Amino acid sequence: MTKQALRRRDRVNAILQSAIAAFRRHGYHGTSLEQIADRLLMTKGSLYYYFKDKEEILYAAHDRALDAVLAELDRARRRGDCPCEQLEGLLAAFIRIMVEGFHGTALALEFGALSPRRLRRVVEKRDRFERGVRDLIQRGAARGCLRPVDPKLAGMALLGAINWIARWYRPDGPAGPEEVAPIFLDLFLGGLAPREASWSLEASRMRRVAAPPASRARDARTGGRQA
Amino acid sequence: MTKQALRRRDRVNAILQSAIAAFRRHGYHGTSLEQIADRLLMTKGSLYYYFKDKEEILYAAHDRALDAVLAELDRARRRGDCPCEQLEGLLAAFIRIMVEGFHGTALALEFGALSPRRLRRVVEKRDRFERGVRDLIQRGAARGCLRPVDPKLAGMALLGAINWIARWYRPDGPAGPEEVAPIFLDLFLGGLAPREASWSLEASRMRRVAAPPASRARDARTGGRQA
DNA sequence: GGCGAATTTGACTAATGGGTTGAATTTTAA
DNA sequence: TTAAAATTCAACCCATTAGTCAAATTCGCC
Repeated sequence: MTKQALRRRDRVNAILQSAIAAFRRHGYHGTSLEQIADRLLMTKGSLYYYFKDKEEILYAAHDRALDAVLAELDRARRRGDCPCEQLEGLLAAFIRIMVEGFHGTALALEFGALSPRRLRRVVEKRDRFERGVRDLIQRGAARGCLRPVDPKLAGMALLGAINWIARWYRPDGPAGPEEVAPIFLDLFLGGLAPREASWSLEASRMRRVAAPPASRARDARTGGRQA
Repeated sequence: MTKQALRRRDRVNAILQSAIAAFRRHGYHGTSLEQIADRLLMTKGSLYYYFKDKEEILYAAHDRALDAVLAELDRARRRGDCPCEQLEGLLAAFIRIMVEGFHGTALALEFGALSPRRLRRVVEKRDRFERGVRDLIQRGAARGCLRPVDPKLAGMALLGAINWIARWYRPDGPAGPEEVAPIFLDLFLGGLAPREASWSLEASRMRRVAAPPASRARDARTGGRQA
């Protein structure tokens, strides 16, 4: 890769990073190109050397983020043959992407401002990912390593919980990626009800018998909070 | 209540409903006051008879939605003395609010555009609600009717899954409020792992033994999808 | 019907911000 | 060293939109 191409790639990355941060805070329409440029010590005009227009920045952000999670979907599928493990790995990677880099945060961005053509492409990729998650849930249920739950609603619940991370996670908070992922997975897989209680959907209306007093509740160390 | 006050209340409600719908689709800054007014066969100027400025509309939307869920928090607390039941009731009500009315959808709205004074009040109410949820989780764990999980992260996961509903739920979809709430609660409480599998956080890295083939996976009927 | 208050209007403004352009500056390669 | 290519910049245009206000209209009530 030539020196110029390298520089260009870094420049594009920096612009996207700045734009995503601003979009998340002020929304797409609430962010001016000057704001994006200022943070990079550039001027608005320079942005147009790298992107055709503002909308293309939003599209690029979405597209990259979706590529990242779709790559994780592929990788998860190639791993161990147990669907529940594949799902676990995928969700862990998804959480990591969401927490670590700026890539994931774009997934929680609004995309109503995209042109119909670009919107179609974004939605198509997003749907591919969601279908992949649902597929793993379904295959896990068929194999017996996961409970038989509604795949669509369960998938939306999982993705919602993860996508929402972008709204509250702060890098300077006490919880890093290594903490969030296992705790979330523990919750997703184990649920809130204790294993001792014979809990089931059918019995959910019945009063559950309290299990023996739990071991000391582990102390909560969690992330910062959005202002 | 006088006839005029009644009319005024209805008018304010209609404006909020229109505004929330528009904000959700185009974002706060992407929504013009004319758009809000047009849908009500009004003109922009009329809106200023009911609201001081655009930001006050956003604030009112948030404030009402928060009052609605805080009322449910109070109600849940007054109910049965088992924290897990209180939590279950609260989450069910929260889901219902989110799915049914336009109120809940305001909870998923951006609030970065609020003035510091109003932002403070919104955040204060939101935090009160989140603390309430965490408190129930913690008390449930102490009592043994819930697993001992990280209260903060578990709370954020639950609220994230529910808040995200505003992004995908469509009233004209096949799933109504009566379906979403029990399925979500089933997932929250029971988790994905089958009861037979001896699953735990510590063992989560171990390969889980597949349980006997599950009963036929129930068919999925779920809501529509955002464009 | 008609009076006064409540409500709506639409034209106006001031400011913002997306997008354009061509010249200036820097970098690259020969 | 130099010319071409790559990159940045500042000034400009123009459409959009939040907010204002005095006039017009409707409404509740006698």
